[in-house]
Order: sequence, then structure tokens, then C-alpha cells
Amino acid sequence: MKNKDLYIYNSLSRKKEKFEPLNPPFVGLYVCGPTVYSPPHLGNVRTFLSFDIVNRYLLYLGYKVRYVRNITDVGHITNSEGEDIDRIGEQAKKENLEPMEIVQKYTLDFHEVTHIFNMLPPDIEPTATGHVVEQIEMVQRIIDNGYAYVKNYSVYFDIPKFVKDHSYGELSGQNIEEQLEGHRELDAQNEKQDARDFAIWKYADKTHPMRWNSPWGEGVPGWHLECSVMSTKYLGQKFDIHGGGMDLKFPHHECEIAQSIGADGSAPVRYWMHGNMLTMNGQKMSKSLGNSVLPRELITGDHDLLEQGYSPMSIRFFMLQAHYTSTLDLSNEALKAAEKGYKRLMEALKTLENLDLREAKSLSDADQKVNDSIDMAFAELNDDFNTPKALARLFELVTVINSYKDKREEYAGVSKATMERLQKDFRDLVIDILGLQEETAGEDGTMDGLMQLIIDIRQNARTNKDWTTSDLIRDKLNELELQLKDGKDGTTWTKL
RNA sequence: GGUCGCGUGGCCGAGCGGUUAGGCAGGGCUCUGCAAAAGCUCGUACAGCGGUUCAAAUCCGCUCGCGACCUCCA
Repeated sequence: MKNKDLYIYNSLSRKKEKFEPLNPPFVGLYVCGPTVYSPPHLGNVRTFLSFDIVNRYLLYLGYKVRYVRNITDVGHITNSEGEDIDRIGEQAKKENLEPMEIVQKYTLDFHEVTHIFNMLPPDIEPTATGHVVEQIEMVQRIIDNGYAYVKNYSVYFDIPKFVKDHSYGELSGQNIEEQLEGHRELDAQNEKQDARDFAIWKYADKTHPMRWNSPWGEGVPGWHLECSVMSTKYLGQKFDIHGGGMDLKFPHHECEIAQSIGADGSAPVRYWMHGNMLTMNGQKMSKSLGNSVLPRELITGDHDLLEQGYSPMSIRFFMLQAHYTSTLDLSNEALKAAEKGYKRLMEALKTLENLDLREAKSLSDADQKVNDSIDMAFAELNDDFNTPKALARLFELVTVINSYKDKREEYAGVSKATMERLQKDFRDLVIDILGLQEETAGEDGTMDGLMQLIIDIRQNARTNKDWTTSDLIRDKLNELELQLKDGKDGTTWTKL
């Protein structure tokens, strides 16, 4: 019986709350996806990985999850600082392509990256361009309710008007009055009545290839609008979980809330979850700061700040060693440590699966210990998806499993039932929930066969005390990054 | 200036009032033809200063340092 006593840290209440789905066994999960105008960097990967764990664990608990993650394929026009930047359009010019070619190219790239890191795909992956009609309708509803005004073919959300009837800024803890003070002065060409207002429909002239017709003229929908529209369209007016990076809390998520209330009278999200940032040398990794590392660079090691490449699963393990609400700093030393830890964990899994089940003499403390560690691992996950603590529990089990390997302890009196449970749950935790997978070359059986042959030949040499030959084989294999491990039961090998 | 968060042993990183986090690195031992792997084992810690408490890394206050958001950003 799975323990569904899950607690989630809700950014809105700033407390851990017991997770009770609105319509069990169904769970609606929405995560803000990427804007596809450039390859995703590692910071993006971390956020999507965090929610991959959420998705996986909810599935494991038996919920019927509908996981929606959007693709932002409209280059939103920013109007701060007098600039008009449409990132997708800009990139299209730079690469001499159509905007939709840019969108396609980087969407494919994004999918490839999520696949490399073994993330489960969302159940629905809606695009902003595919929901322009719905967005226009939502803008109209907001206007009809009096919370937006039209200015020069653009439509703005009217914050001062909105705050008369509703609260604004609750999620991010923004004080609406003070926020105004902190704002820069509205410049002359700014059409907004108030600095805090934001565009829900933005006029676009002929220089923007990507634009749509609307009751207010040609233009593009506001950035915040797409998430409001697509989340509620597929998950309902009110749904369970909405996630995204910490940096989207304000203004993006705050605006989403205001829009939904403005259009339909109610806040849509029950649990807000925010993943923290990945930092590099103590600073947030971001494209604009120029300190971003691309997944490919990290994997190949082709980056000035990297000493070597790291496998996707090592990177995944590295990220799982920190809680998703904490910042995580990327460094060579930490990555190397993670790489070794990951390999040890996977080795233990392999060892475990090759153990023969047998009836133990008697139940003992060891039995209890194994069951406790397993129970605790799940308890940690129930505590706001605490993957670092769950991993700590798994490593307790690694030690136990390794002690069985040489049969030194005759499974230390662990009962057959416990062993069966260990084999099943350990695998579920590592493979299904944490989403770690085997990385060993993945060839056909040839490699295994060859290695077994070499191991046999070397064993012959060893039996004849021909150390020269046996050491030669071992050392040469080492040069090929293949490691032999001599155990009580014979020799095994791994790729380094 | 406003909002929020962080500062833990050589490194990464949990913990959020009393009990071993864990990974990596380092020391010792066992096993081994030698080594590796594996097992056992050891060490060093909570930025600083006050306060609350029988008891504080954990709560409160101050100081110092760092970061995020307030503008596109996962």
C-alpha cells in the first residue's frame, strides 16, 4: 500500500501543505515551458527536471496525472526601456530564417535535451500560436469585466482598477504601493496608464512577421496570457499544481493570477511550486549574464570552465542531490563527486538484481534496517519531493547490498520477502521515480561476450600465477576505460 | 529603495529545538598474488556577536558577507 501522505511547499501560502487533489485520482500539473528561440541551457534543464520528479512521483503514487507543459513560440514584444524586442523575430533575422523555422528548430532541440536527460514527456504540449483565438477571447472577457483598456491597438491590464476589487501581489509578496515607487518613470511614448499595468495584447506593425488579427488590430498576445489560457483549457478553471522557475514568480505568475480573476473571477491554481535557480560561480545562470552552460557543452566538456565532460545521468544525479527549492552551484568538483556517486548507485542496483533469492535463517535486525531505509526513502519523497534525503536512504541500502555481494554475510539474515521488496522498491526508486537509467554503452551482446572471454583468459593466467599476463590484460583494459573488479565470486567489469 | 532567501566540516549538499544525513575527497583496517572494487572504521562543522531555553546549526535581535526578484529570463 503506497503512502500518499504527500506534502508540497506551496509558494502562495509559504507553507508545506498536505496534497489533496481536487478530483482524485486525477491530478492536473502545469509547468511553464521554454520560449523556443535558442537552445535550452542547464538552468532550464534543472527546472524541468524538478517537475519531472513531481510528475514521476505522482504517477508512482498511482495518480492519473495530466501533465501540461507549454511551448512559447510567440516572440513577445517587450516595451520596457523603450525597446521593442521580439526574441524569436530577432533570432530569425540573425539566422536568416522564418520565425517558425526558429520555433521548429529550437523546439526539436528542446525535446532532444529533455530526452537525453530522461525526462518523461508531458501529456499535452500546447503552443501559444495554437491558442491565439482563446487568448483573444480571454482578453475580451477581461475588457468586458472592466479590468483592461485599449490604447493604440494594444490592450493593457488595468492594475489600479483591479486592486480596488481584488488583491494583487500575494504570490510574490509585492506591496502594490511600494512597487510603484520602485518603478522607473513612465517615459513619454509609453502607453500604459500606470507603470504596473501589463500588456495582454500588443500591437505589432508590418515589421513583425508573426502577428494576428484581432478586434483591436494586428498584434500578438501578451506573454502572461498564454499560460492562463492553456492551463485552464486543459486542466479546468481550477487545477492542482502550477510550476515554474523562481524567476517567473513575478511578474509572470502574479499576472496569470490577476488575469484569471479578471477574466473568470477566480484564481486557478491550488498549489504553486517554484524551482530554484542553478548558479555558476555563485551567480544565476542566464543567457543575458553570459554565464550559461549548454547541456551539450557539459556533456562533452567543451567549455572554458569545465575540466571534463559529464554524462547526462551524472548531471541528473548531481541535480537530484540538492532540493529543488535551493539554489545549486555548478562546479567541477561537485560534478565529479556526483559522477562517482551515480556509478556506485547503479552498480549496487545491478548487484542487487543479480542476487539469488534464498530463504534466510531467521529474521533479524537487518531485516528491520532494510525495511526502515526503504520506508524512509519514500517518506522523504512525501516530504516535498526531498530527493537528496531519499538518495541518502538509498545509499544506506547500497552499503547493505554491497555487503551481500561477496556473500560475506549470507544476506545477513534478511528474509526472502524483504529481499524481494528491496529488489522491487530499490529499482522503483532509482529507475522509475528518480529517473536514473543505465548508461553502459548499450550495445548488443557482443561487448558482454567479448569481456567475458577476456575475463576467462585472464582467470586462466591467474590460476597459473602468470601475473604478467593477468596484469597486462587488466592495465590495457584500464587504458580503454574498462575496469575489472575481482570479487569473491569472480570478476566483473564496468565502463569508467 | 522594496520583497524574499542564503551563509554548515577539504568540496557539494541535507537538516529547521535534543538523536549518524548522504555523496565525493582524506586517514586506518579487512579482503586480494599485487592493485582496483567492496566491507568495516576515523576525523574536522554549523559566518560573527548577543538573547530565549534544561537544551540552538535549528527560535529571536543585531552585525558582516552573498544571491534572487522588482525589466526578457527556468
